[in-house]
Amino acid sequence: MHSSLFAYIAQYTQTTLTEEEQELIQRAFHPKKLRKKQYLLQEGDICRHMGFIVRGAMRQYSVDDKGAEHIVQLAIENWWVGDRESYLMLTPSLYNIDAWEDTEVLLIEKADLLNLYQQVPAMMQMARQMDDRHSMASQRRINAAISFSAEKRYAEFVDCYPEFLQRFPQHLIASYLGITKETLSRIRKQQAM
Amino acid sequence: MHSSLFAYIAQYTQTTLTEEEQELIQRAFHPKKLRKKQYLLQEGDICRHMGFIVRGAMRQYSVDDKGAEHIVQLAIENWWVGDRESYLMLTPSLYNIDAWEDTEVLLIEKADLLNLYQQVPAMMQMARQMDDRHSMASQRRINAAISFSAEKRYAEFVDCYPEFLQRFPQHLIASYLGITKETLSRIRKQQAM
DNA sequence: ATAAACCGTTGACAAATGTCAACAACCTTA
DNA sequence: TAAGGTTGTTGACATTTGTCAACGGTTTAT
Repeated sequence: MHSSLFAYIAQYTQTTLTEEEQELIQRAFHPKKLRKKQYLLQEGDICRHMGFIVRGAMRQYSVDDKGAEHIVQLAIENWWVGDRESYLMLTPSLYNIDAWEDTEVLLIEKADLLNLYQQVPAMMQMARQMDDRHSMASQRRINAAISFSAEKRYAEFVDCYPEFLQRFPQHLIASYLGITKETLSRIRKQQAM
Repeated sequence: MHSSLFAYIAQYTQTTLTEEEQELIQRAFHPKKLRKKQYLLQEGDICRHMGFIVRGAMRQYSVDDKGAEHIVQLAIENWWVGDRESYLMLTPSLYNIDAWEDTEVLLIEKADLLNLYQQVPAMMQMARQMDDRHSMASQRRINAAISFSAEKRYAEFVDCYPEFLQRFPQHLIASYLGITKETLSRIRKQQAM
């Protein structure tokens, strides 16, 4: 079950892991199976693990005063999930994370991850690159949010995450883009014509 | 001129820098004075430095097809500026960065920064914490963009960055929030009544 | 097998926000 | 000092987007 994680690390560090390193990693991560709709994190909880998705699909979202959900992140195989702010500051999370499909994740606790960084240099490299990619993606999303029309935001989304179109229904994608499902439906209709 | 940077590093690492470390840092950073409106980075350039603001105020923004500017980041003393994506990937930047007031920055090149990380452990710690803070702030801004009304986004901004209200005019703050200056003016009017 | 939930679409309408033009007050700067 | 830019405000109007209700087609659960 850990092999996709090993492949992921190798891909981002251009190195191969030794047997021993693989052992250490396997001991640090705990596999967990989630049924569709099962929570990994609920608003108010402290996020004590980061999760690597081996199989399945998940979403991270906030819920507003009116009970409406707003998708902060969508994630499938080879994506990481978790609320960084809660994880780093040990504060109650503002978000929910749950499984959109039946999902297998590898969970790691903060202390174990910090240990791994010391024991497996490739792990540290990988984390660094993950952070870089995350910060670049965040910057682009912020720029899109303040300067693109809904139509352009959707076009960019289709371009960047074509797999997501197959895995998540339109109303989740609409929410991710900050618009309603009706508006997305109309944008798609216009573009088809 | 570097003393505010030393203080900044000390604050984030809870350590004091040795004389030798201060020397190394001083050699790695290059002070630069910018006049109001002077560019530090222009769209299409590759961002080869990160900058630490010692005195002054700057902004980072994109320009859309119609020539309108959209503020991606505002920054004052003790803030870092630079386009991470261009800096990390060596790709042409999508953004402009310029001085809003006469400004003094300390610039550091990528290679020098990587060296410093090796030579001054506190520097690495600081960078790590900077990245963490950046990623938490980005997450919050994304969540605000997709789930808050303009009014609530402004309220949050006032709460988080009260100094910015004194340093930047309303039309820049409006742009940062993803709305027009007219809309912000009306929001403020309503709140005052 | 049946009921219930989910998904996407559409129409009518409401609300939020943008656009454009004008204005006054204030700075800059030549 | 005069001219020109900047800043913030307001009004009238246009556009975008949201809200609500309804519908048919699917999938899911019992």
